[in-house]
Amino acid sequence: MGKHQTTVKDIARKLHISVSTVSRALRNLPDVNPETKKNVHEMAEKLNYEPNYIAKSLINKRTNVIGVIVPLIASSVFSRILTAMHNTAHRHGFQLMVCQSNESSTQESELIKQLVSFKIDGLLISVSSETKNDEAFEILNKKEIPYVLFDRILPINNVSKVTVDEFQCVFTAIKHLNEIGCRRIAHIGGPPHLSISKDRINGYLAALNKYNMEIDDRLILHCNNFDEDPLVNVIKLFSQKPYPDGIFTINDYTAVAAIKYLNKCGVRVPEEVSVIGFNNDPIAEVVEPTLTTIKLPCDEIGTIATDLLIKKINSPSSPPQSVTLHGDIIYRSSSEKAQLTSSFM
Amino acid sequence: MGKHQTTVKDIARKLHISVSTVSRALRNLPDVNPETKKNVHEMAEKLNYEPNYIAKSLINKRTNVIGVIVPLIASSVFSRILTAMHNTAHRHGFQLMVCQSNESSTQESELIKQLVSFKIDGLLISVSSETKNDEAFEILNKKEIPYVLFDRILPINNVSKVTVDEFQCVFTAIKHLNEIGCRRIAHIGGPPHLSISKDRINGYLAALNKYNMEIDDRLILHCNNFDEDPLVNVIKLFSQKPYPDGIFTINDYTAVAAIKYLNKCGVRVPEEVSVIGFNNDPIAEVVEPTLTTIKLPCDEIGTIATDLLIKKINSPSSPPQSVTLHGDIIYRSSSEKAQLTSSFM
DNA sequence: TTGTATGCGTTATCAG
DNA sequence: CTGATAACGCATACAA
Repeated sequence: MGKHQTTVKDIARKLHISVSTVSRALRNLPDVNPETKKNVHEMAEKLNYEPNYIAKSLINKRTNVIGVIVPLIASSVFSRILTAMHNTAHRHGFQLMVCQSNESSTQESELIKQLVSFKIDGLLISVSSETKNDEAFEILNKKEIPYVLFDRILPINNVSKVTVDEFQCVFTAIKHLNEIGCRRIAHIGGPPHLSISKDRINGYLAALNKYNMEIDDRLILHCNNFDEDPLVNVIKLFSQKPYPDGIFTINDYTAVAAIKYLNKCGVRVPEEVSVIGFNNDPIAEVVEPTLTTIKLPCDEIGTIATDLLIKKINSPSSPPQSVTLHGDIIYRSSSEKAQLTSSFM
Repeated sequence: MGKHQTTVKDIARKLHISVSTVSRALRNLPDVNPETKKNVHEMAEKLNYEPNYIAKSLINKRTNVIGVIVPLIASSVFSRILTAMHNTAHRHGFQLMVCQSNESSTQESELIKQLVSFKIDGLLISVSSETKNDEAFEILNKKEIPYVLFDRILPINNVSKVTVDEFQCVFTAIKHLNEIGCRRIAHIGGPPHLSISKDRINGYLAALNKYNMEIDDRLILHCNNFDEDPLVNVIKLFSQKPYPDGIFTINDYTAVAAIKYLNKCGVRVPEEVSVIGFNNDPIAEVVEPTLTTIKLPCDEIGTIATDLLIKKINSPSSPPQSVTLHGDIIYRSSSEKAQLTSSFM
């Protein structure tokens, strides 16, 4: 924190006035002589005075700091959401204390405790892939610190949540695959108890059902964490017959691994197998054929979650809200009907 | 900050002892009756006591918070560096207050002021592409708040810096292009006054010189910011003859744009034009042909910068250090000699 | 071993 | 319009 900080006291002493007058002048409150005010501001400037927010916080019982916990910062989705959160928070005068759980529920709960001790005004959190219950959140309730869950949520009542209707996204994707002629659609999913994994597989199953496609357990695989080599599941999928004619994956990395693998094996995408990913990572536009995928409204997620939290911070009695946003399918070459049709002619 | 927080006072009152005893017991200081200590801890547990770091900070003149300013969070390089910084900081008991300047020097200097007011113990910063001087850093010197520049630096004396020897990286890349037969190597660079842009173009020029290749101004282009469509410069490059036979770009996005463009035009990569990018973004492995690029040691950058800062925070008299790390060329297909040679046979 | 008093930098509540 | 004083939650020198 540096050595000697100029304080209101210093200004008061130099000007031979009281600290309360200085404090008022600095904050441009009414009832203070314009000349005094001018002197104070000049002296503050001269002494490089900067208000001490720590001291302010102690009095206001408010730090203007929002804690954020994401599973990992270096992910295209979370880093985009963080960007939006940062800009929204700063627009309202809040700083962000950013933490990552590294996909560990132990670290996550430790981080929550630390942030509570740092007296954050509120918390934005997307849970780790290990997190199974809301135990770690109890302390937030006890201390009445508002929090908003986003993207990866838990079924907690009475808490604001911002999610994407992933069920609908996936349903639409599977429907699209069906329309272009796929009948045996595989799914490579994410860690099983994660909300987003569940929503996605449910959308997948519902669509299969609706469009009279057979549900074949051999076509449904899961990774246990996002660090796993996606190729493993891809290879497993194609180690047994009959092959799928469509694949929907939990993320674009897995989809790209599938496309690359199929290219290498001489299986044509999309003519023989169509592929759809999730997240609209930069790689989706680069892979050949370009990858049809689902784009999450990262900007909206971050902005809305932050806005909801700030609203709750400013009026603690406001009721929790659940906002469900919509993802967009980005249609690209990995699921093109024209080519599929032509291959049958 | 919630409604009523349990404080040491509450514990003291309940136990009919003084706050100082409670304070000591809580921190496990010596000279406190084991039984008293036990009682205090039990009562603390019972009342859900959590220490108030804000109050502690006011006394200790230390917040255990490190500020970080990056141009943007949602970049593969910066988000990876942030990840390393987070884990290193937390290992030492520090929290990270993460900010992005959005590549604006105005926002950057505003953020610095805010972080100073929040009484951060130190700052980690990579400057915006607009930042031309160290004016905004003056306040840090005045307040004696240590800071470390990383990746994108400014020529400030007496300050710790962590950089990559980009000159060397680029020199090696150009040398490699020369070795596989390139003679007219183009460079699409970044914002001109950014340290990394300068270092890279200097490495490019030095290598051209060393290996007796002609320096042709028409082959040297710049983007003014990273949001620009990289294709514009690519097209400009190929709108004039003679074409280059090698391209080195400021980042992988530009390199991929070039490869895609050349593919579309029927120009073979690497047979007719070799391409090398920078950053080793995920897209580099996905594009066809896969992209030779330079990988920055993001993990090291983040870890070392944070370690340096913490060292300085803990012993303010320790001298500033400049650490230069090395990048690695990742050789991939976009610059393969074998193919080039065979095309001449 | 424990308690008292004071201070960290600021704001709020009075009284003047 | 201004000033003295207490308070925020905790730590620490000093006294007991």
